[in-house]
Amino acid sequence: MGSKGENNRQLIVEAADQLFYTRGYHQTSFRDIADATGIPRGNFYYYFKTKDEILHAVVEARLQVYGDILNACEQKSNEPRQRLLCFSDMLAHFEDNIIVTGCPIGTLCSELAKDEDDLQQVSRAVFKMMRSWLAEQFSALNYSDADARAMDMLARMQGITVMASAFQDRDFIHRSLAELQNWINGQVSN
Amino acid sequence: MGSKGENNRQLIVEAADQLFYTRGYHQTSFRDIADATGIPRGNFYYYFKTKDEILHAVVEARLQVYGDILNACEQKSNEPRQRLLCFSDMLAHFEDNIIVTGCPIGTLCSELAKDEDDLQQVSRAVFKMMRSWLAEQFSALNYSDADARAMDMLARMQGITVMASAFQDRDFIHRSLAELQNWINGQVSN
DNA sequence: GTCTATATGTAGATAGAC
DNA sequence: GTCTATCTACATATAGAC
Repeated sequence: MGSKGENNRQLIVEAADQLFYTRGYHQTSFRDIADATGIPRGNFYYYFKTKDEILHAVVEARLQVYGDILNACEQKSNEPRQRLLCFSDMLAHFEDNIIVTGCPIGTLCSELAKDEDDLQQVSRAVFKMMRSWLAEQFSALNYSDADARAMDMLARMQGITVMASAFQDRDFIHRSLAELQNWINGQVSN
Repeated sequence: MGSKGENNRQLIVEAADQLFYTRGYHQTSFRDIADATGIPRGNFYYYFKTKDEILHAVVEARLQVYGDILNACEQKSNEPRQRLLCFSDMLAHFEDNIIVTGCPIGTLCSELAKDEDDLQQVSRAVFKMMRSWLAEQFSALNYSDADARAMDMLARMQGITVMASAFQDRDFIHRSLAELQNWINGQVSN
């Protein structure tokens, strides 16, 4: 705690987080992370026994980051629709990254869907958190199918990122986000 | 043409097509393709100079396959909405593969979005074909924003495949497809 | 805790016999 | 056209000095 070691560990996780996003998990090597951090390759195994332990740590870090975003949306308003709008704003906030490399969560899941069950489950964690948070908001709007609407909203946002990234189309994000926010505003309390 | 060589070339492309889908492009090695076809590794370089030449050939093959599907939808009906419904049926038709490995086109684009421009452009080709075909159908419904609606429809379908694959949720495909087809039926001629 | 040197495997790609 | 043997680079991972 506060030691040099914990600091290095955090540096590795931050660099890996970024690289897993921009290059993909399998396409990121220890050498890449070493170059990004200045920490020698062999040193990594003091902190992590295997590459997928780094993945676990990256996902933990992401749970923290996106958990903070969810909390921020909660504190911004008590109105569920406002919270949903706040969540959808991520599309605009991360627009620059999305058109180049897609969604960090979605692309990780898509990549690791082609791997062992173990890795799939890890990558799914952030989606799970978002899904249940979104479902809470829809529940607060008295929907009985709150979880289904949560999935719908995640699917809409993922579809937007996939196509915006495939065609590197910034305008498509703007247009789609406007439509999505219209849809959210149409989700009135029952 | 009709020679043994062309036959082997086709076997390589078919095996690579399948493996690029189920394991991803980078995670597929020449050894994997060799094992799948029985054709020795070193032999591949007689047909393809590099791995990305195999990718080009795979995309060509996919353009053929999905082009045939588009033609089939055209022949099935002259009514644009019927054609759009036919296109959306792919979600049900390929359901088994989608929940396990996602969409072959979408996941390829997502993976290669993290690589050089060259590979990105190749992977985008099938989406381009679908996009313009869908836009034709919306144009036939007298929409001035036909291309935008084509993008919307692709985005919706991609979002469905990403989330269905992430949570391996078959029911989500069924439910979402029904909603999508409701949306298509609402696209009445202007 | 830190770092170098290295083990072991496999990747994409090539050479050259047949 | 077909196949074996092999090159070079780099992957994950380890050993062990400091």
